[in-house]
Amino acid sequence: MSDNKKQKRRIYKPKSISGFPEWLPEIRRAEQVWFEHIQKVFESYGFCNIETPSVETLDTINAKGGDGGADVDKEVYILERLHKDESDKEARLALHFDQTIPLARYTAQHFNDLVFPFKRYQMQRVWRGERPQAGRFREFYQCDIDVINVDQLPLHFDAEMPAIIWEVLSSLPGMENENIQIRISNKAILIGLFQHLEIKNNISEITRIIDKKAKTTEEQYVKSMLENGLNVKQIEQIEDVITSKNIKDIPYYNNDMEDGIAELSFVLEQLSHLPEGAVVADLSIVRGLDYYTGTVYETVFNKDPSYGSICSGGRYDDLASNYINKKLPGVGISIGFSRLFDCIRAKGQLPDLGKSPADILMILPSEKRRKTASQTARLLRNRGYNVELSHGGKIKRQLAYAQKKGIAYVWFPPFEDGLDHEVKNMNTSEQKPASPNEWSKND
RNA sequence: GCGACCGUAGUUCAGCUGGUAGAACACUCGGUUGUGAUCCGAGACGUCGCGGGUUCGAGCCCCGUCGGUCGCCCCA
Repeated sequence: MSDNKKQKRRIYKPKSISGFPEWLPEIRRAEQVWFEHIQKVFESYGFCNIETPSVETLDTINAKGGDGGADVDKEVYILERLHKDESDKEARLALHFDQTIPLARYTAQHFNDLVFPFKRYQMQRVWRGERPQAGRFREFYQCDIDVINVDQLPLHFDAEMPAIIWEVLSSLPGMENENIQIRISNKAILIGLFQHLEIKNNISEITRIIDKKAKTTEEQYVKSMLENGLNVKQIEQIEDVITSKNIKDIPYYNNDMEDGIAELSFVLEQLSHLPEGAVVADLSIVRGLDYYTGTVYETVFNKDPSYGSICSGGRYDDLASNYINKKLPGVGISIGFSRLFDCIRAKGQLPDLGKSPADILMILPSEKRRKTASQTARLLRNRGYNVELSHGGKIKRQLAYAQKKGIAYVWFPPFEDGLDHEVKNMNTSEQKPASPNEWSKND
């Protein structure tokens, strides 16, 4: 190629798109291991998998409406054709920003064909148009489990969710030294309290302040509460409730509160087999999407709660009332997979799985030996090993290739008929004769 | 949506008070004949994010713009 021609070629320098993470093969391998692990635990509890399209119609997304709707709207990404002209009337499509709305729509749509209680898990990407920052993405994975039933859903499911989550999170490779905590509350308690205190205005603002209490000073907290129309006595009564160390000590003033406390203590009791501190009541958890009505969950790194929740969820009385004329209560929880994964990745705690899934690199000594090499590779694959047939070239390059890719064993087929196969362990540098029919990693 | 900081080879960065670019790592090849990580040698790779301005002259100064990082908001 001439220099002229070379200069004319315009290079569009690739740049990462903020908030849309992508990984090198070695990281992606760990990510896949995580997915497999989560899937395995979910399925061990009998949850089945579904996958829904990346998009929902805008109508479906908007049907949720309510007070949460407006805020959520701003975060929704729209998918449309580049050359769409004004007259096109096709339905506008929205990339889903969670997996709960798709689940609601799915359940309503396939109501006749589903078996209830419907227990499903879903591990897909979701999209949110926010400013990315540490632990916060615009495209990320969530791993959701939900149980949905018709008319009534037994309360024990509220306890099953955190039990499953604890099992998943505490055993993910790389999480060994992490101290996580699932915090549980019940929205009925605060709702009942607000009713009792006759708080009717600025409820969402007040709950937000309560939620952020841990991050602010006492002075600021009281000041913002006063600014939102509360009086000192109300603030004190709220304080009594949300700081109760023991559920039995929570004062209650009406049925809502009593029910909420009863539910919360039932759920906690069901979880008493978990290690101390794994699951705790925390009445200051009031955030989360507005459709939660009872139990709510939030999960944090105990040492760094400010990283944000890595797993949240709760109970909703009526998941799909906007899509079907049935009462479908449910309870679910969602692992913020990408947030969690990225945190463990950044700390360098992911297991080192190498850049390749291959167990063995089959050396190609020369073109003449290709047949032997590929036959041996096939044989070993049939025995369950992952075997990459080398691209050939100098032996030293082939070995260097295996080393760079982190392939643990290099297999030398006989260089001439009548000679032995040999296997080299790249970690110990040990090399010895081997039989393709009998060799194992422990040899 | 608001605020702070940043933008030079594939990557991490250096570049003196403005005089037209360097290092390390990574990459390719070589150090003969069947064996990696080290070592040695050679090579390739940048219109210094983009656009304008000031200047005899700008990677360095000014303005704009786009992108990135981190806070806030909100959330997984």
